[in-house]
Amino acid sequence: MLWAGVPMLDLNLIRTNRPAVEAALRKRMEHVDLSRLVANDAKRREFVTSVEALKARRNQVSADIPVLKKAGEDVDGLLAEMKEVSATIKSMDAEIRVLDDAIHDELARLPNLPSDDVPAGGKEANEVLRTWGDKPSFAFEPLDHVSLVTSLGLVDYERGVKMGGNGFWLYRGIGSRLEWALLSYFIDTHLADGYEFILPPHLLTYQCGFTAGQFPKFEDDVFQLRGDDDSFTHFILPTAETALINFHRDEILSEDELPSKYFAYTPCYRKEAGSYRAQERGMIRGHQFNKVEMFQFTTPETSETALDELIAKAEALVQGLGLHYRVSRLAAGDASAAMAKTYDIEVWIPSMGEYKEVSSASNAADYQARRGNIRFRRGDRRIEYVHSLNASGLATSRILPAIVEQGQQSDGSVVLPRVLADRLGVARLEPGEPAGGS
RNA sequence: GGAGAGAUGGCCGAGUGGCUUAAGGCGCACGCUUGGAAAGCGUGUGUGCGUUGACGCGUACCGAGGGUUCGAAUCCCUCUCUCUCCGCCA
Repeated sequence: MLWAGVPMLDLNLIRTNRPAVEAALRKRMEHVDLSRLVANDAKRREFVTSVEALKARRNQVSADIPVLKKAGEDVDGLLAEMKEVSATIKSMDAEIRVLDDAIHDELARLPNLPSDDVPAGGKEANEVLRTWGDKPSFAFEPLDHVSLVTSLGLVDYERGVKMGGNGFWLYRGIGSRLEWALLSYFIDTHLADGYEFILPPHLLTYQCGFTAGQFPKFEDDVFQLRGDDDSFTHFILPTAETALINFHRDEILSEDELPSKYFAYTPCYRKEAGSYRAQERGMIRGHQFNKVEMFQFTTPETSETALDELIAKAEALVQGLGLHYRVSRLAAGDASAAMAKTYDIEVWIPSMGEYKEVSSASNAADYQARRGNIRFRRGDRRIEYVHSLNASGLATSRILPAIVEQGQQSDGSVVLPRVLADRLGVARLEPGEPAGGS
């Protein structure tokens, strides 16, 4: 549609509070200059006002012409004038179109405004808010998860690489069942909390990536499918969030439908180009991993509470596995560009001596809603953008290493958390077991 | 992959160049009526953009994009999507 601005940040906010917007953006990016955007917007509004006056004139004359003709009056002069007016309208519309595109492109590349309580800066400015549990101490030399899952027959790295190349692994036997048990533990928990279970397409259109805030800036981070003429057809989802945000795209919800809560299970596919594979052995960072993702659409005034709910749910899942972890509030520059605020849950990986992310809970505020045109109607009929939130609940690929590393015993066996032991009917995994698993 | 039929407002559905500021119906909202309800009657009922202190006014939108015209839902071109049937395949 020609005039649909599709603002990513509220253009009106930029117009009226430009210094505040620029200050907020500076928390996550070095160079902020909205002057061209503001100038283009002013020019566009000026053009629109005058071209619409011309259109009003044209409409009026067009209505008059048949009447005048009927009355036998001469309309040749009017016809000539209108021919010129129409030509002017056409060229002005074209100019406005150019301005629209420029405004749209610039707006589409701006990241979200970080919340007030989000610290400025990059990774180094993240704030640890709390830790849960204790680092396990071992009276023996602990093994890393690569050795453990291999000797326990859970994961086969060599054959995974044989099939998918570097960055892939496969689960086998009891390992597959363990992975499945983890996922079903997550799924059952979300069902009990009243979230609707979605199994979305894994191949998504470009628009889906745009709405999520993934495109246009991060097109190269995902696997793309291309047609015979090399044109973009689909991308493979890097997270179910990319699908779920599009569930209500281009819809106007009623206020009593909010909050709407969903979760999905999908594998996630990421290029992870230029990542530090060397320091992250095993399944810490691969091209494919399993994840259950939670998602909410809320009213603006309830999204903060919803974020608290999501992070609490994700923490409860980790606690249910008895794993030591910490929660951080990410600095503006370390969070995804689409997010106003992000909490990370990081689980302790003894062999690395590091905490690694297993869940990221974020409030996008109205950023994704604007990109996807997702709105709701208030009781008084006013229409506003919804807020959207997402949180992993959880990704398994770092949970499994944490389970085996934190639960390992001196004899190389691993004591399973209760929720998994109950599901598998096995309390402890022993090395050297045949990998059949039934 | 082959053939055919479509795309109009929340829904159904008219509409082949100006009397359509999209008929009519359904739904919905409000009002009248009623002891209460139903029926009936009346009024209203989309989204974006621009403008305005506000009421409002203007403008665009009939799948998308372009063209013809003083004027397009309507005529022309291109594309997309949906449905039906056939074939093939999980």
